[in-house]
Amino acid sequence: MARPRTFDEEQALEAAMRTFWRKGYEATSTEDLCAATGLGRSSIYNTFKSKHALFQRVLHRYTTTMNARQMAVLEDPARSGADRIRALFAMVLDGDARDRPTGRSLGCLGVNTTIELAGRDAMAAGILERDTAHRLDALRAVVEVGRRDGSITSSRDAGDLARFLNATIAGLRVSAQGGADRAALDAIVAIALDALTA
Amino acid sequence: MARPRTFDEEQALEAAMRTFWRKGYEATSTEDLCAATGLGRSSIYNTFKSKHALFQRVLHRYTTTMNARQMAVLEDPARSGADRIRALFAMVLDGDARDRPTGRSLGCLGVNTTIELAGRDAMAAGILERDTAHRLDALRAVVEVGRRDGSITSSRDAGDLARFLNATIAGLRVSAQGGADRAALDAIVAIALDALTA
DNA sequence: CAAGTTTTGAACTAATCCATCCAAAACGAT
DNA sequence: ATCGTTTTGGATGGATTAGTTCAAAACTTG
Repeated sequence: MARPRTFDEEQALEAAMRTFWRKGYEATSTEDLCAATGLGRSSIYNTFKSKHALFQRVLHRYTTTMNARQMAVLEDPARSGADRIRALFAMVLDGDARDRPTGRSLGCLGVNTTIELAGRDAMAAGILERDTAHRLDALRAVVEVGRRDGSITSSRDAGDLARFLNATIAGLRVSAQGGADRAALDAIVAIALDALTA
Repeated sequence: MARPRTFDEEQALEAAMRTFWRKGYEATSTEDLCAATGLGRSSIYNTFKSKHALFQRVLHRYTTTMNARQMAVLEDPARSGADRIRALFAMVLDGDARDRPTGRSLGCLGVNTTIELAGRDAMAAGILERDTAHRLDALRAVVEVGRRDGSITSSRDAGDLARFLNATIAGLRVSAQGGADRAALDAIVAIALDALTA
């Protein structure tokens, strides 16, 4: 019927994501995207329509895959509520992507985009808002699980505890990007967990 | 001897800061800076040398003034250790600058720059690293004060508690920028404080 | 193998980027 | 008032930006 693509769309998205993740939206040029994906300009624009639309695909892909991985941990029936949260933090710290040359953490594309773009880009704000709402729901559910199984004894409102945990994750990501080492991040997690049993 | 300036340098820095704060470094054009300061290109380049050098001045100014305000609270001898930390959080939430049209929080220029620029700009990374080290020192000292006066009972390492508090501030800022309202932020603070007495 | 459709790469646009240049204006000092 | 210096605004420069165009290449289908 017609000439087929010589590249894998998912693979291109993955490469584009790494670039946006490392440099941010504004600082990533279409030239950078060509170099990272190995594609020509025409292929990119033919497939993804625009830099902005490509970023939308990337951000949506990032939030859905990240959220899916986190849900798997948060809904693990074999663990207590507090243990699931511990496992979530471990996943955040273990999965912390780092820049090859500098060794500096890339943080989280969601947090990065919240900071750089969400304030003036409705598309980004919308995707991130839904992502946050989704995670807050799951965290609140896990807090209630932990309350029932006795692993969480704080009398604070479950929704508020969920917001606290979400903020802690963001704080960890910023700290990592600011140069904190693993031991420091582990200590932060341990203290945050104290609040669940206070 | 020569023609004097018709503008106030500090006032120009203030206007430039607001612009960088709202739009970020990359998305702020020299045109934006002219409009915000009311200066012509020549005046800006004559005074500040380059966009990058101007941003350096802005970031340094921001960190030193913010840090000074925070130190005043953290070293207030009239309050207990825990109360000083409460006051610091209150200052962070009260001082939360918001964008006029959208009402969305501008977050913290320090956090924003950590995310957007520090990974690939040594100047920004250096300023922020010193700023963080300074704040961590002050927070650790306050934790030790609180431990002595009995307002902080956690047995965790004081340096680790300082890192936790610093991460919590970052988490608050990201949450604010993500759209959390004041009540949600207050709840996060209350729970974080629980960890100090756990 | 030929027709038909899509992909692809390179050249190209128009706008915007940061920065510089220059001449005129504006002041202080003598 | 005039000289010397600095500021100032506008014009300009070269690089880079996101995005388009177009013809040739490549592949499937009949």
